[in-house]
Amino acid sequence: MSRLPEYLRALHALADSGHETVSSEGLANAAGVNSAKLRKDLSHLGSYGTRGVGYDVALLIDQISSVLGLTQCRAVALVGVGNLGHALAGYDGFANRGFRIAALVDADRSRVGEEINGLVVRHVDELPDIVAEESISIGVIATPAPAAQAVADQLVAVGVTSILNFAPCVLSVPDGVDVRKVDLAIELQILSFHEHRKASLTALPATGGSALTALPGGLAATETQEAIGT
Amino acid sequence: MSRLPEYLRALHALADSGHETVSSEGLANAAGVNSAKLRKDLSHLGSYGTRGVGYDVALLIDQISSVLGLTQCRAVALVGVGNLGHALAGYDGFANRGFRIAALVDADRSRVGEEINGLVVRHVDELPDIVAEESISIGVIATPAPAAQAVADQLVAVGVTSILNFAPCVLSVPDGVDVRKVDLAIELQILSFHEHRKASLTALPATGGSALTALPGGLAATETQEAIGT
DNA sequence: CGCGATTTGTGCACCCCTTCACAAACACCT
DNA sequence: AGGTGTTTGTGAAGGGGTGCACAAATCGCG
Repeated sequence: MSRLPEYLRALHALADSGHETVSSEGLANAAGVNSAKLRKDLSHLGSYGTRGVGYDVALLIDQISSVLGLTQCRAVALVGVGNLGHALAGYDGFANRGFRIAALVDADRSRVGEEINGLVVRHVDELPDIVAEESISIGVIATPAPAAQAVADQLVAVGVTSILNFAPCVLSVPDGVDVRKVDLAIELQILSFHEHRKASLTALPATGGSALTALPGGLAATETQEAIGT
Repeated sequence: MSRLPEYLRALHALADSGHETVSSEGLANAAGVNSAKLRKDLSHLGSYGTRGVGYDVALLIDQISSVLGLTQCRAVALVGVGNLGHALAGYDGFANRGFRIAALVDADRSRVGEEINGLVVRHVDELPDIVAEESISIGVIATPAPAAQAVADQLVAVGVTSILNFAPCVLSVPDGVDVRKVDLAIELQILSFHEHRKASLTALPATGGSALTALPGGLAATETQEAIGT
Protein backbone atom coordinates (compact mmCIF):
# COMPACT_ATOMS: atom_id res chain seq x y z
CA MET A 1 0.00 0.00 0.00
CA SER A 2 0.89 3.63 -0.09
CA ARG A 3 2.73 3.68 3.21
CA LEU A 4 5.44 1.31 2.07
CA PRO A 5 7.49 4.02 0.35
CA GLU A 6 7.43 6.03 3.54
CA TYR A 7 8.64 3.03 5.50
CA LEU A 8 11.35 2.51 2.94
CA ARG A 9 12.56 6.07 3.26
CA ALA A 10 12.64 5.80 7.04
CA LEU A 11 14.51 2.52 6.81
CA HIS A 12 17.15 4.01 4.55
CA ALA A 13 17.60 6.84 7.02
CA LEU A 14 17.99 4.33 9.85
CA ALA A 15 20.45 2.28 7.84
CA ASP A 16 22.53 5.37 7.12
CA SER A 17 22.71 6.14 10.80
CA GLY A 18 24.07 2.69 11.53
CA HIS A 19 21.05 0.85 12.90
CA GLU A 20 21.01 -2.88 12.31
CA THR A 21 17.54 -3.57 13.65
CA VAL A 22 14.46 -1.50 14.46
CA SER A 23 11.50 -2.08 16.66
CA SER A 24 8.08 -1.49 15.18
CA GLU A 25 7.69 1.51 17.40
CA GLY A 26 10.98 3.01 16.36
CA LEU A 27 10.19 2.63 12.70
CA ALA A 28 6.66 3.84 13.23
CA ASN A 29 7.94 7.03 14.81
CA ALA A 30 10.38 7.58 11.97
CA ALA A 31 7.61 7.13 9.46
CA GLY A 32 5.03 9.07 11.39
CA VAL A 33 2.47 6.31 11.85
CA ASN A 34 0.99 4.12 14.56
CA SER A 35 3.10 1.12 15.53
CA ALA A 36 0.21 -1.32 15.31
CA LYS A 37 -0.57 -0.12 11.83
CA LEU A 38 3.02 -0.60 10.81
CA ARG A 39 3.15 -4.13 12.18
CA LYS A 40 -0.05 -5.01 10.38
CA ASP A 41 1.24 -3.55 7.15
CA LEU A 42 4.46 -5.49 7.42
CA SER A 43 2.69 -8.69 8.33
CA HIS A 44 0.68 -8.37 5.11
CA LEU A 45 3.93 -8.42 3.21
CA GLY A 46 4.76 -11.78 4.72
CA SER A 47 7.99 -10.34 6.01
CA TYR A 48 8.80 -11.55 9.46
CA GLY A 49 10.56 -9.72 12.21
CA THR A 50 11.89 -11.41 15.31
CA ARG A 51 9.87 -11.13 18.47
CA GLY A 52 11.78 -9.59 21.27
CA VAL A 53 14.23 -7.99 18.86
CA GLY A 54 12.53 -6.18 16.02
CA TYR A 55 13.06 -6.03 12.28
CA ASP A 56 16.33 -6.40 10.41
CA VAL A 57 16.77 -3.11 8.63
CA ALA A 58 18.67 -4.40 5.62
CA LEU A 59 16.33 -7.34 5.13
CA LEU A 60 13.27 -5.14 5.34
CA ILE A 61 14.71 -2.72 2.82
CA ASP A 62 15.19 -5.59 0.40
CA GLN A 63 11.71 -6.93 1.02
CA ILE A 64 9.95 -3.61 0.52
CA SER A 65 12.08 -2.70 -2.46
CA SER A 66 11.18 -5.99 -4.02
CA VAL A 67 7.46 -5.51 -3.41
CA LEU A 68 7.59 -2.01 -4.83
CA GLY A 69 9.43 -3.25 -7.89
CA LEU A 70 12.42 -1.05 -7.16
CA THR A 71 15.03 -3.75 -7.55
CA GLN A 72 15.85 -2.33 -10.93
CA CYS A 73 16.03 1.32 -11.80
CA ARG A 74 12.87 2.47 -13.55
CA ALA A 75 13.00 4.84 -16.48
CA VAL A 76 10.50 7.68 -16.58
CA ALA A 77 9.61 10.02 -19.40
CA LEU A 78 8.82 13.61 -18.49
CA VAL A 79 6.40 15.43 -20.76
CA GLY A 80 6.33 19.20 -20.57
CA VAL A 81 9.46 21.14 -19.75
CA GLY A 82 7.86 24.35 -18.61
CA ASN A 83 8.46 25.80 -15.20
CA LEU A 84 7.53 22.72 -13.26
CA GLY A 85 8.97 20.27 -15.76
CA HIS A 86 12.30 22.03 -15.60
CA ALA A 87 12.47 21.58 -11.86
CA LEU A 88 11.42 17.96 -12.01
CA ALA A 89 14.08 17.29 -14.61
CA GLY A 90 16.69 18.60 -12.23
CA TYR A 91 15.23 17.16 -9.04
CA ASP A 92 17.80 14.85 -7.53
CA GLY A 93 15.27 13.14 -5.30
CA PHE A 94 14.35 10.83 -8.16
CA ALA A 95 17.77 9.44 -8.98
CA ASN A 96 18.43 8.76 -5.29
CA ARG A 97 15.43 6.52 -5.03
CA GLY A 98 15.56 4.21 -7.98
CA PHE A 99 14.27 6.35 -10.79
CA ARG A 100 15.99 7.70 -13.85
CA ILE A 101 14.55 10.43 -15.97
CA ALA A 102 15.31 8.91 -19.32
CA ALA A 103 13.63 11.37 -21.66
CA LEU A 104 12.38 14.93 -21.76
CA VAL A 105 9.56 15.65 -24.16
CA ASP A 106 7.60 18.72 -25.15
CA ALA A 107 5.03 19.62 -27.76
CA ASP A 108 6.54 23.03 -28.35
CA ARG A 109 9.06 22.67 -31.18
CA SER A 110 10.88 25.78 -30.04
CA ARG A 111 11.87 23.92 -26.91
CA VAL A 112 13.04 20.82 -28.74
CA GLY A 113 16.81 20.58 -28.73
CA GLU A 114 17.21 22.43 -25.47
CA GLU A 115 19.50 20.64 -23.05
CA ILE A 116 18.49 20.26 -19.42
CA ASN A 117 20.67 18.43 -16.93
CA GLY A 118 22.41 16.53 -19.68
CA LEU A 119 19.25 15.52 -21.50
CA VAL A 120 18.08 16.94 -24.79
CA VAL A 121 14.41 17.80 -25.13
CA ARG A 122 12.73 15.83 -27.89
CA HIS A 123 9.40 16.31 -29.57
CA VAL A 124 6.35 14.53 -28.28
CA ASP A 125 5.81 12.87 -31.66
CA GLU A 126 8.95 10.83 -31.06
CA LEU A 127 7.36 9.13 -28.06
CA PRO A 128 7.01 5.72 -29.75
CA ASP A 129 10.74 5.63 -30.47
CA ILE A 130 11.65 6.98 -27.06
CA VAL A 131 9.59 4.45 -25.15
CA ALA A 132 11.06 1.63 -27.17
CA GLU A 133 14.64 2.84 -26.79
CA GLU A 134 14.57 3.52 -23.09
CA SER A 135 11.98 0.97 -21.99
CA ILE A 136 9.99 3.68 -20.26
CA SER A 137 7.66 2.36 -17.59
CA ILE A 138 6.23 5.58 -16.16
CA GLY A 139 5.17 8.84 -17.74
CA VAL A 140 5.09 12.16 -15.92
CA ILE A 141 2.82 14.91 -17.23
CA ALA A 142 3.89 18.44 -16.36
CA THR A 143 2.06 20.27 -19.11
CA PRO A 144 -0.67 22.91 -18.83
CA ALA A 145 -4.08 21.45 -18.13
CA PRO A 146 -5.50 21.82 -21.66
CA ALA A 147 -2.72 19.68 -23.12
CA ALA A 148 -2.71 16.99 -20.47
CA GLN A 149 -5.43 14.72 -21.83
CA ALA A 150 -3.88 14.59 -25.30
CA VAL A 151 -0.50 13.77 -23.80
CA ALA A 152 -2.03 11.06 -21.66
CA ASP A 153 -3.67 9.55 -24.72
CA GLN A 154 -0.33 9.54 -26.50
CA LEU A 155 1.42 7.92 -23.56
CA VAL A 156 -1.24 5.24 -23.33
CA ALA A 157 -1.03 4.67 -27.08
CA VAL A 158 2.66 3.88 -26.88
CA GLY A 159 2.16 1.44 -24.02
CA VAL A 160 2.75 3.46 -20.86
CA THR A 161 0.52 2.12 -18.09
CA SER A 162 1.47 4.39 -15.19
CA ILE A 163 1.12 8.15 -15.25
CA LEU A 164 1.95 10.81 -12.71
CA ASN A 165 -0.14 13.88 -13.52
CA PHE A 166 0.81 17.34 -12.32
CA ALA A 167 -1.72 19.10 -14.52
CA PRO A 168 -4.79 20.35 -12.66
CA CYS A 169 -7.38 18.28 -14.47
CA VAL A 170 -8.91 14.83 -14.38
CA LEU A 171 -7.50 12.42 -16.92
CA SER A 172 -9.59 9.68 -18.44
CA VAL A 173 -7.62 6.59 -19.30
CA PRO A 174 -8.51 2.98 -20.14
CA ASP A 175 -8.70 0.30 -17.50
CA GLY A 176 -5.33 -1.06 -16.56
CA VAL A 177 -3.66 2.34 -16.65
CA ASP A 178 -2.86 3.89 -13.29
CA VAL A 179 -2.97 7.62 -12.84
CA ARG A 180 -1.80 9.48 -9.79
CA LYS A 181 -2.47 13.15 -9.53
CA VAL A 182 -0.49 15.81 -7.73
CA ASP A 183 -2.00 19.26 -7.66
CA LEU A 184 0.16 21.71 -5.80
CA ALA A 185 -2.53 24.38 -5.62
CA ILE A 186 -4.98 21.92 -4.08
CA GLU A 187 -2.52 21.21 -1.31
CA LEU A 188 -2.37 24.88 -0.52
CA GLN A 189 -6.15 25.17 -0.63
CA ILE A 190 -6.48 22.36 1.89
CA LEU A 191 -4.09 24.19 4.18
CA SER A 192 -6.07 27.36 3.60
CA PHE A 193 -9.18 25.52 4.71
CA HIS A 194 -7.58 24.45 7.96
CA GLU A 195 -6.17 27.93 8.45
CA HIS A 196 -9.57 29.47 7.89
CA ARG A 197 -11.11 27.04 10.32
CA LYS A 198 -8.56 27.72 13.01
CA ALA A 199 -9.06 31.46 12.60
CA SER A 200 -12.82 31.15 12.96
CA LEU A 201 -12.60 28.94 16.00
CA THR A 202 -10.22 31.18 17.89
CA ALA A 203 -12.33 34.21 17.05
CA LEU A 204 -15.50 32.58 18.37
CA PRO A 205 -14.38 29.96 20.86
CA ALA A 206 -17.72 29.75 22.64
CA THR A 207 -20.20 29.46 19.80
CA GLY A 208 -18.00 27.37 17.58
CA GLY A 209 -18.15 29.78 14.68
CA SER A 210 -20.62 30.48 11.93
CA ALA A 211 -22.62 27.82 10.16
CA LEU A 212 -20.17 27.83 7.30
CA THR A 213 -17.11 27.23 9.40
CA ALA A 214 -18.64 24.98 12.03
CA LEU A 215 -18.67 21.92 9.84
CA PRO A 216 -19.41 18.50 11.26
CA GLY A 217 -16.24 17.44 12.98
CA GLY A 218 -15.42 14.71 10.53
CA LEU A 219 -14.84 17.13 7.72
CA ALA A 220 -11.81 18.68 9.23
CA ALA A 221 -10.34 15.53 10.70
CA THR A 222 -8.27 14.65 7.66
CA GLU A 223 -5.07 12.69 7.53
CA THR A 224 -2.09 14.92 7.28
CA GLN A 225 1.59 14.46 6.62
CA GLU A 226 0.78 11.31 4.69
CA ALA A 227 2.14 10.65 1.27
CA ILE A 228 -0.32 11.68 -1.37
CA GLY A 229 -3.40 9.50 -1.53
CA THR A 230 -2.94 5.81 -1.29
CA MET B 1 -12.83 18.07 3.26
CA SER B 2 -10.09 17.45 0.78
CA ARG B 3 -12.36 17.05 -2.21
CA LEU B 4 -13.66 20.59 -2.07
CA PRO B 5 -10.68 22.07 -3.92
CA GLU B 6 -11.20 19.56 -6.69
CA TYR B 7 -14.86 20.53 -6.92
CA LEU B 8 -13.85 24.15 -7.00
CA ARG B 9 -11.47 23.58 -9.87
CA ALA B 10 -14.11 21.71 -11.83
CA LEU B 11 -16.63 24.46 -11.13
CA HIS B 12 -14.28 27.13 -12.43
CA ALA B 13 -13.78 25.11 -15.58
CA LEU B 14 -17.54 24.79 -16.02
CA ALA B 15 -18.04 28.50 -15.41
CA ASP B 16 -15.42 29.32 -18.03
CA SER B 17 -17.24 27.18 -20.55
CA GLY B 18 -20.44 29.09 -19.97
CA HIS B 19 -22.44 26.75 -17.77
CA GLU B 20 -24.90 28.42 -15.41
CA THR B 21 -25.98 25.33 -13.52
CA VAL B 22 -24.64 21.80 -13.09
CA SER B 23 -26.23 18.57 -12.04
CA SER B 24 -24.50 16.59 -9.34
CA GLU B 25 -23.64 13.97 -11.90
CA GLY B 26 -22.11 16.46 -14.30
CA LEU B 27 -19.95 17.98 -11.60
CA ALA B 28 -19.07 14.57 -10.25
CA ASN B 29 -17.79 13.51 -13.65
CA ALA B 30 -15.76 16.68 -14.00
CA ALA B 31 -14.22 16.11 -10.60
CA GLY B 32 -13.78 12.36 -11.03
CA VAL B 33 -15.93 11.24 -8.12
CA ASN B 34 -19.20 9.48 -7.43
CA SER B 35 -22.30 11.66 -7.73
CA ALA B 36 -23.74 10.47 -4.43
CA LYS B 37 -20.50 11.32 -2.69
CA LEU B 38 -20.53 14.75 -4.21
CA ARG B 39 -24.09 15.43 -3.13
CA LYS B 40 -23.31 14.30 0.38
CA ASP B 41 -20.23 16.48 0.52
CA LEU B 42 -22.17 19.49 -0.67
CA SER B 43 -25.01 18.85 1.73
CA HIS B 44 -22.50 18.90 4.59
CA LEU B 45 -21.61 22.42 3.54
CA GLY B 46 -25.20 23.44 4.01
CA SER B 47 -25.29 24.73 0.46
CA TYR B 48 -28.48 23.92 -1.29
CA GLY B 49 -29.03 23.09 -4.91
CA THR B 50 -32.43 23.09 -6.56
CA ARG B 51 -34.10 19.74 -7.09
CA GLY B 52 -34.91 19.11 -10.67
CA VAL B 53 -32.35 21.67 -11.81
CA GLY B 54 -28.99 21.22 -10.15
CA TYR B 55 -26.52 23.58 -8.56
CA ASP B 56 -25.89 27.19 -9.46
CA VAL B 57 -22.27 27.27 -10.55
CA ALA B 58 -21.48 30.81 -9.46
CA LEU B 59 -23.18 30.39 -6.10
CA LEU B 60 -21.38 27.15 -5.42
CA ILE B 61 -18.04 28.70 -6.29
CA ASP B 62 -18.69 31.43 -3.76
CA GLN B 63 -19.80 28.94 -1.13
CA ILE B 64 -16.80 26.66 -1.50
CA SER B 65 -14.37 29.55 -1.76
CA SER B 66 -15.79 30.89 1.44
CA VAL B 67 -15.47 27.58 3.25
CA LEU B 68 -11.91 27.16 2.06
CA GLY B 69 -11.05 30.66 3.19
CA LEU B 70 -10.14 31.74 -0.31
CA THR B 71 -12.19 34.90 -0.32
CA GLN B 72 -9.03 36.83 0.24
CA CYS B 73 -5.70 36.11 -1.40
CA ARG B 74 -3.41 34.24 0.95
CA ALA B 75 0.26 35.06 1.19
CA VAL B 76 2.72 32.17 1.32
CA ALA B 77 6.40 32.17 2.14
CA LEU B 78 8.60 29.77 0.22
CA VAL B 79 11.68 28.51 2.03
CA GLY B 80 14.44 26.97 -0.06
CA VAL B 81 15.08 28.21 -3.57
CA GLY B 82 16.94 25.21 -4.89
CA ASN B 83 15.79 23.30 -7.91
CA LEU B 84 12.29 22.67 -6.69
CA GLY B 85 11.89 25.99 -4.94
CA HIS B 86 12.83 27.81 -8.12
CA ALA B 87 10.06 26.08 -10.02
CA LEU B 88 7.50 26.66 -7.31
CA ALA B 89 8.40 30.34 -7.24
CA GLY B 90 7.62 30.55 -10.93
CA TYR B 91 4.62 28.24 -10.94
CA ASP B 92 1.62 30.20 -12.16
CA GLY B 93 -0.85 27.69 -10.80
CA PHE B 94 -0.68 29.38 -7.41
CA ALA B 95 -1.54 32.92 -8.42
CA ASN B 96 -4.47 31.67 -10.47
CA ARG B 97 -6.06 30.09 -7.47
CA GLY B 98 -5.94 32.62 -4.74
CA PHE B 99 -2.37 32.39 -3.52
CA ARG B 100 0.45 34.86 -3.71
CA ILE B 101 4.03 33.93 -3.11
CA ALA B 102 4.96 36.86 -0.96
CA ALA B 103 8.49 35.96 0.05
CA LEU B 104 11.40 33.78 -1.00
CA VAL B 105 13.75 32.66 1.72
CA ASP B 106 16.89 30.59 1.86
CA ALA B 107 19.49 29.71 4.45
CA ASP B 108 22.33 29.95 1.95
CA ARG B 109 23.62 33.51 2.05
CA SER B 110 25.10 33.15 -1.42
CA ARG B 111 21.56 32.90 -2.74
CA VAL B 112 20.28 35.89 -0.83
CA GLY B 113 19.73 38.83 -3.13
CA GLU B 114 19.01 36.70 -6.16
CA GLU B 115 15.87 37.79 -7.98
CA ILE B 116 13.34 35.20 -9.10
CA ASN B 117 10.14 36.18 -10.82
CA GLY B 118 10.29 39.67 -9.45
CA LEU B 119 11.01 38.62 -5.89
CA VAL B 120 14.30 39.00 -4.11
CA VAL B 121 15.54 36.08 -2.03
CA ARG B 122 15.98 37.02 1.60
CA HIS B 123 17.73 35.23 4.42
CA VAL B 124 15.84 32.84 6.63
CA ASP B 125 16.80 34.85 9.71
CA GLU B 126 14.58 37.66 8.46
CA LEU B 127 11.52 35.47 8.77
CA PRO B 128 10.04 37.34 11.76
CA ASP B 129 10.07 40.60 9.80
CA ILE B 130 8.82 38.97 6.64
CA VAL B 131 5.88 37.29 8.31
CA ALA B 132 4.89 40.52 9.96
CA GLU B 133 5.23 42.61 6.81
CA GLU B 134 3.38 40.31 4.48
CA SER B 135 0.97 38.66 6.93
CA ILE B 136 2.10 35.25 5.80
CA SER B 137 -0.39 32.50 6.57
CA ILE B 138 1.27 29.49 4.97
CA GLY B 139 4.86 28.33 4.75
CA VAL B 140 6.22 26.09 2.02
CA ILE B 141 9.36 24.08 2.70
CA ALA B 142 11.38 23.14 -0.36
CA THR B 143 14.70 22.56 1.32
CA PRO B 144 16.79 19.38 1.48
CA ALA B 145 15.57 16.94 4.10
CA PRO B 146 18.26 17.64 6.72
CA ALA B 147 17.30 21.31 6.88
CA ALA B 148 13.55 20.86 6.89
CA GLN B 149 12.97 20.36 10.61
CA ALA B 150 14.94 23.45 11.55
CA VAL B 151 13.04 25.51 9.02
CA ALA B 152 9.75 24.17 10.31
CA ASP B 153 10.74 25.13 13.84
CA GLN B 154 11.55 28.63 12.67
CA LEU B 155 8.27 28.96 10.83
CA VAL B 156 6.34 27.80 13.86
CA ALA B 157 8.29 30.17 16.06
CA VAL B 158 7.21 33.16 14.01
CA GLY B 159 3.57 32.12 14.09
CA VAL B 160 3.01 30.13 10.91
CA THR B 161 0.42 27.44 11.57
CA SER B 162 0.18 25.78 8.15
CA ILE B 163 3.11 24.17 6.38
CA LEU B 164 3.41 22.46 3.04
CA ASN B 165 6.46 20.21 3.15
CA PHE B 166 8.23 19.01 0.02
CA ALA B 167 11.23 17.64 1.90
CA PRO B 168 11.27 13.85 2.19
CA CYS B 169 11.10 13.62 5.95
CA VAL B 170 8.59 13.66 8.76
CA LEU B 171 8.25 16.98 10.54
CA SER B 172 7.34 17.21 14.18
CA VAL B 173 5.36 20.29 15.05
CA PRO B 174 3.26 21.38 18.03
CA ASP B 175 -0.46 20.77 18.16
CA GLY B 176 -2.41 23.32 16.23
CA VAL B 177 0.06 23.41 13.37
CA ASP B 178 -1.01 21.63 10.19
CA VAL B 179 1.56 19.96 8.00
CA ARG B 180 0.89 18.53 4.59
CA LYS B 181 3.57 16.52 2.90
CA VAL B 182 4.23 16.09 -0.78
CA ASP B 183 6.96 13.64 -1.70
CA LEU B 184 7.41 13.38 -5.43
CA ALA B 185 9.56 10.27 -5.23
CA ILE B 186 6.94 8.49 -3.17
CA GLU B 187 4.38 9.12 -5.87
CA LEU B 188 6.65 7.44 -8.37
CA GLN B 189 7.27 4.54 -6.03
CA ILE B 190 3.56 3.94 -5.66
CA LEU B 191 3.25 3.86 -9.42
CA SER B 192 6.21 1.52 -9.54
CA PHE B 193 4.38 -0.76 -7.14
CA HIS B 194 1.32 -0.92 -9.36
CA GLU B 195 3.52 -1.37 -12.41
CA HIS B 196 5.37 -4.22 -10.74
CA ARG B 197 2.11 -5.81 -9.75
CA LYS B 198 0.67 -5.58 -13.21
CA ALA B 199 3.81 -7.10 -14.69
CA SER B 200 3.70 -10.02 -12.29
CA LEU B 201 0.05 -10.69 -12.86
CA THR B 202 0.31 -10.75 -16.62
CA ALA B 203 3.35 -13.00 -16.44
CA LEU B 204 1.57 -15.51 -14.20
CA PRO B 205 -2.11 -15.04 -14.90
CA ALA B 206 -3.10 -18.47 -13.56
CA THR B 207 -1.27 -18.66 -10.26
CA GLY B 208 -1.64 -15.01 -9.38
CA GLY B 209 2.06 -14.47 -9.00
CA SER B 210 4.58 -15.11 -6.29
CA ALA B 211 3.87 -14.68 -2.62
CA LEU B 212 5.48 -11.29 -2.64
CA THR B 213 3.39 -9.90 -5.44
CA ALA B 214 0.14 -11.65 -4.60
CA LEU B 215 -0.76 -9.37 -1.79
CA PRO B 216 -4.21 -9.42 -0.23
CA GLY B 217 -6.46 -7.57 -2.61
CA GLY B 218 -6.97 -4.61 -0.38
CA LEU B 219 -3.37 -3.60 -0.54
CA ALA B 220 -3.48 -2.72 -4.19
CA ALA B 221 -6.93 -1.19 -4.18
CA THR B 222 -5.80 2.30 -3.39
CA GLU B 223 -7.48 5.51 -4.35
CA THR B 224 -5.93 7.04 -7.38
CA GLN B 225 -6.20 10.37 -9.14
CA GLU B 226 -7.23 11.94 -5.88
CA ALA B 227 -5.69 15.06 -4.57
CA ILE B 228 -3.01 14.29 -2.07
CA GLY B 229 -4.25 12.96 1.21
CA THR B 230 -7.26 14.55 2.75
C1' DC C 1 -53.83 24.06 -12.78
C1' DG C 2 -52.12 19.34 -12.71
C1' DC C 3 -48.93 15.85 -14.16
C1' DG C 4 -44.61 13.80 -15.43
C1' DA C 5 -39.71 14.18 -15.66
C1' DT C 6 -35.66 15.30 -13.40
C1' DT C 7 -32.63 16.03 -9.64
C1' DT C 8 -31.41 16.80 -4.83
C1' DG C 9 -30.95 15.26 -0.11
C1' DT C 10 -30.50 11.38 2.91
C1' DG C 11 -31.44 6.89 5.55
C1' DC C 12 -29.31 2.55 5.51
C1' DA C 13 -26.21 -1.16 4.97
C1' DC C 14 -21.72 -2.47 3.93
C1' DC C 15 -16.89 -2.65 4.01
C1' DC C 16 -12.40 -1.25 4.98
C1' DC C 17 -9.25 0.85 7.97
C1' DT C 18 -7.69 1.95 12.38
C1' DT C 19 -6.63 1.03 17.09
C1' DC C 20 -6.44 -1.44 21.34
C1' DA C 21 -5.09 -5.22 23.77
C1' DC C 22 -3.15 -9.62 24.46
C1' DA C 23 -1.08 -14.17 23.57
C1' DA C 24 2.88 -16.31 21.39
C1' DA C 25 7.74 -16.22 20.55
C1' DC C 26 12.31 -14.95 21.02
C1' DA C 27 16.70 -13.29 23.29
C1' DC C 28 19.26 -12.37 27.23
C1' DC C 29 20.80 -12.98 31.83
C1' DT C 30 21.70 -15.58 35.80
C1' DA D 1 18.56 -24.46 31.59
C1' DG D 2 14.96 -21.62 33.30
C1' DG D 3 12.99 -17.25 34.17
C1' DT D 4 12.13 -12.58 32.65
C1' DG D 5 11.55 -8.79 29.81
C1' DT D 6 10.76 -7.23 25.30
C1' DT D 7 8.62 -7.28 20.86
C1' DT D 8 5.95 -9.26 17.10
C1' DG D 9 1.67 -10.83 15.08
C1' DT D 10 -3.23 -10.85 15.32
C1' DG D 11 -8.23 -11.14 17.05
C1' DA D 12 -11.89 -8.02 18.04
C1' DA D 13 -14.13 -3.72 18.53
C1' DG D 14 -14.99 0.74 16.96
C1' DG D 15 -15.44 4.50 13.60
C1' DG D 16 -15.74 6.61 9.26
C1' DG D 17 -16.28 6.77 4.58
C1' DT D 18 -18.81 4.95 0.41
C1' DG D 19 -22.48 3.81 -2.52
C1' DC D 20 -27.24 2.37 -3.25
C1' DA D 21 -31.81 3.40 -3.47
C1' DC D 22 -35.67 6.11 -2.59
C1' DA D 23 -38.62 9.98 -0.90
C1' DA D 24 -39.19 14.93 -1.35
C1' DA D 25 -39.10 18.87 -4.14
C1' DT D 26 -38.89 21.64 -8.13
C1' DC D 27 -39.51 22.86 -13.07
C1' DG D 28 -41.73 22.71 -17.55
C1' DC D 29 -45.43 21.67 -20.41
C1' DG D 30 -49.95 20.61 -21.78
